[in-house]
Amino acid sequence: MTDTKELHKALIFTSSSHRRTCRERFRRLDLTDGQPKVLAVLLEREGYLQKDLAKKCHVEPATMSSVIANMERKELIRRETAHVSGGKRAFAVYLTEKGRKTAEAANNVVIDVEKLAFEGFSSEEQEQFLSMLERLGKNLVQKQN
Amino acid sequence: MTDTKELHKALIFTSSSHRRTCRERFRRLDLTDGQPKVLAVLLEREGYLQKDLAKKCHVEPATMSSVIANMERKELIRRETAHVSGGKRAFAVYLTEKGRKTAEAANNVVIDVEKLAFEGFSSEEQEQFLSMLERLGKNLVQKQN
DNA sequence: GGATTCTAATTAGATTTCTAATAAATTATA
DNA sequence: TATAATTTATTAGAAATCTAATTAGAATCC
Repeated sequence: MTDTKELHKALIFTSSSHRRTCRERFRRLDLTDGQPKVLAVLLEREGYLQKDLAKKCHVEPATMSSVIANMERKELIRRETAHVSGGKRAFAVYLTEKGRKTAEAANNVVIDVEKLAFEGFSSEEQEQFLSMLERLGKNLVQKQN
Repeated sequence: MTDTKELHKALIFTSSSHRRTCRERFRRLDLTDGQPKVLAVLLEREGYLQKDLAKKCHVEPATMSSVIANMERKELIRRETAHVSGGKRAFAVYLTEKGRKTAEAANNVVIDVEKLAFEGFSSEEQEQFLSMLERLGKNLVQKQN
């Protein structure tokens, strides 16, 4: 039987290694920790409200406020007043030209790091791992969707 | 073939879910994010220098300084001047009585969360997953030991 | 129309985290 | 012995993150 507490350790170890490796590379693009996630989400589809961006990025709306403010200052994104039915005082977020270019570069970083991470994994193992990682995540989620 | 970028997403998703679930429970023990790791390491063996604690917890020494300061203020740990051969101005860190009790409670939280996370996994799958998670972590580590 | 309510966003205050620079203490060297 | 070098810890400053409380619009209700 597997030792208990191993998961906790390994998850902290692996996710912190991952974060560190990414941070190093994102830094060359002048991106700090919270920003690449936002760019990636917006590259797939623009115009999200801040609250939905927050959900997509797995952070609180308050956190998103501050990340967004920094990104707006750096002209990676711009905001437009959104008139949502039922919702009020909402902002929709869009990429600037600079933001789009940076997002594409960041995307390449993600691809590179993924290659590095999966070195020595057969594609069967990769699929197995991903499926289990997602199952595990779902087991831990309560309310966010 | 597996979609690229899936790993990045899934790892962020799962590790943030894990962190959130743990945070919620650690909170009842009046522990904030950085503290449980330190308690867990010290429960296994006391007297680590701050720099070694940092390594064990996968954070920078400067980070450990501030976490340790908060924990000392809350009387979870105490520090003693250490005279290391070759090393200088080092502090060894120990649990207080309160710290030990809290560490044991935190340990139980970790065990509970692990059970929750692994729900629906056979013990074979658990082992497979852990082994792959560690391999992946090692692929991403550069210099830390 | 004005008060209430609802939702989105922000602010306040704390902790964790980083990097870079600095301080502190011990050992080595001249 | 005084200076230099080495190692550990801390401070400074920024960003990300949380929770709790507040502000800002928009819609509803009387």
